[in-house]
Amino acid sequence: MAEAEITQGAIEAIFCDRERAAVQFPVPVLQCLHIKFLENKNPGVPGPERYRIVLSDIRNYVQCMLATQANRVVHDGLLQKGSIVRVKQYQAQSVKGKSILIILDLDVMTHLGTPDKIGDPKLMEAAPSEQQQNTTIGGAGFYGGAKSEPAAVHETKPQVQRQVASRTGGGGGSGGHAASTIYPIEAISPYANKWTIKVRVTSKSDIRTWHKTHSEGKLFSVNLLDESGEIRATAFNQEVDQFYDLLQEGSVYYISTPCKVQLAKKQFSNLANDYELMLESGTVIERADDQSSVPQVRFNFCTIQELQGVEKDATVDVIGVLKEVNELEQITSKTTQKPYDKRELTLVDDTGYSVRVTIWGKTAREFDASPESVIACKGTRVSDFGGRSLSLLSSGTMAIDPDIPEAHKLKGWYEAQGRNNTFATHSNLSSVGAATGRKDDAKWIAQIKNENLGVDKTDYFTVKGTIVHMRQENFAYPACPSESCNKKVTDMGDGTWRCEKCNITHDRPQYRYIMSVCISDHTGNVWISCFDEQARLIMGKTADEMMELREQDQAAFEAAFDAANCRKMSFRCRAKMETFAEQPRVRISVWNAAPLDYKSEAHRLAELIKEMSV
DNA sequence: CCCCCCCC
Repeated sequence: MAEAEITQGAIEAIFCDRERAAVQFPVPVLQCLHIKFLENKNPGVPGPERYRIVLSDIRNYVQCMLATQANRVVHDGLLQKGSIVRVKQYQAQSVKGKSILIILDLDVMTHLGTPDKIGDPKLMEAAPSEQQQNTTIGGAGFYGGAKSEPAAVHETKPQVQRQVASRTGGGGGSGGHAASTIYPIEAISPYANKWTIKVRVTSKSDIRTWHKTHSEGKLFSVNLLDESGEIRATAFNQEVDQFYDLLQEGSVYYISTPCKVQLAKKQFSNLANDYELMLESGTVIERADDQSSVPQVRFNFCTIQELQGVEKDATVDVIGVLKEVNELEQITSKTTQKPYDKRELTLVDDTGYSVRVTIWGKTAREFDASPESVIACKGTRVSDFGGRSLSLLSSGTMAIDPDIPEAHKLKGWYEAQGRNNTFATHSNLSSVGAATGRKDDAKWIAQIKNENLGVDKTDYFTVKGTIVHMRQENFAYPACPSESCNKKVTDMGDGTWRCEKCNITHDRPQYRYIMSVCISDHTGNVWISCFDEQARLIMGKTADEMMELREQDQAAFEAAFDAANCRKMSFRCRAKMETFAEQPRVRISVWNAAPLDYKSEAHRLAELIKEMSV
């Protein structure tokens, strides 16, 4: 009989007296009254699958979130409305006057069936102290109040006492964090003010420095994983010195407050967590003796076909069979001039689609998986190049033939039929774009403004237009002639030009273009900025030559501008928010410019027509 | 307090 199994009163105890709850109800048995799948709040950005459930102990019911690792009870069809469950691990939270239980582990007592709602349970109100806090005006009392801290995770599994080396005493010791106080990453929020997590460092960045007008410093960040979720942690300046060597990629640590928890900025976050950690000098980090109990990696795959609906610049995990491996190549970054090693992979999956994945640096150099291996990539950035393509971020990871169900399934599919399939690419679809909402990045000029390119993030696009005007004032600046310096030099007034960066004076500068060009198409006009390489291509002369003309032959100087005017070209552009005179505005820089190739343009149009008429 | 993740 189900009713007899249910631990009546457990819910109130969990929220009002957790010590009593632990003793009296070590494993609460509750009835599931409701299961709701939560829609992804960010369409186009894959997030973890989420379920909200309502659990009752006959006297009370409470809203619960299923931690993602507990989703299996839904997937397996075990958890249904009416089911009786044993809650093996949970986290009680009281947030904004509401009681919420995060369910980290549960069993469905299937032998008890799915009876109708038992009794007439009442909503579990927030604990009295919570209600009181929430009547205070403003957030300070809420954030600062010790009572608003959620109860520690309740683990019903037997725990082995762990040996902890004392960081200060240097010797060994026992104790430290009782295992029962370990929080799941998923329960961390600004509302929790005292916690310890047990996490694996799944990736660690290099130390980076920044120099801006108002600040400079250094930082590094790590991605942390436990069975409940992931979170990024960043250390700045002195905390870099304190923690960089201690935190090793792949190792497991206890990390304890004090530690700042703040909202992760969505546009930069590549992990499925609303929050991120900022390590403080007081943050306690200890390597765990037990390195094996925390998972190694956590994937949230989307299929290759689904990439079509994923927005550009989202971060996703993919898994596929390795169809092609290219040779190692080198490229030079256009922004930093730094060289990068890269390698292109082509992955296919059982949706019938293929996608190109670029891997970088060491991962690219040391890549030696054989074709037809299964490759799982965690943390790839979605680009719209070629319809859809992927680039493995430096914070991402790659696993070859991982021992996970998705990999075995793909292997089986590939052996049975996939090997002989042909695969669709996203570029086939996207080129039809003009009529159907194009996915490629060719834009009319009006679209640049209408689509707010560059406003929220940096956008790249190609625009074809006719040059209608070139600004003659300040078309060039005197640059340092040193190899790849290009910084503006100062006229010292004695015939020499000084470069502050190189700390050298030169006899003459090398002029470089920074030319504003107005281009036009049938939808409008826009000003774009051309730098030296592109402007040289447009003008057919170097900036030095133009400076000389200006000095010696004003008519010839103007004629050179006239000659370049009215050319029709294709411009590869970057639109980015920049600040001029404290006014933010979108600046469009030309990355590449090329005269229109009428033959290939005509060919492209013919292909488009052909695809539309299929 | 960063927020770059590169190239076609």
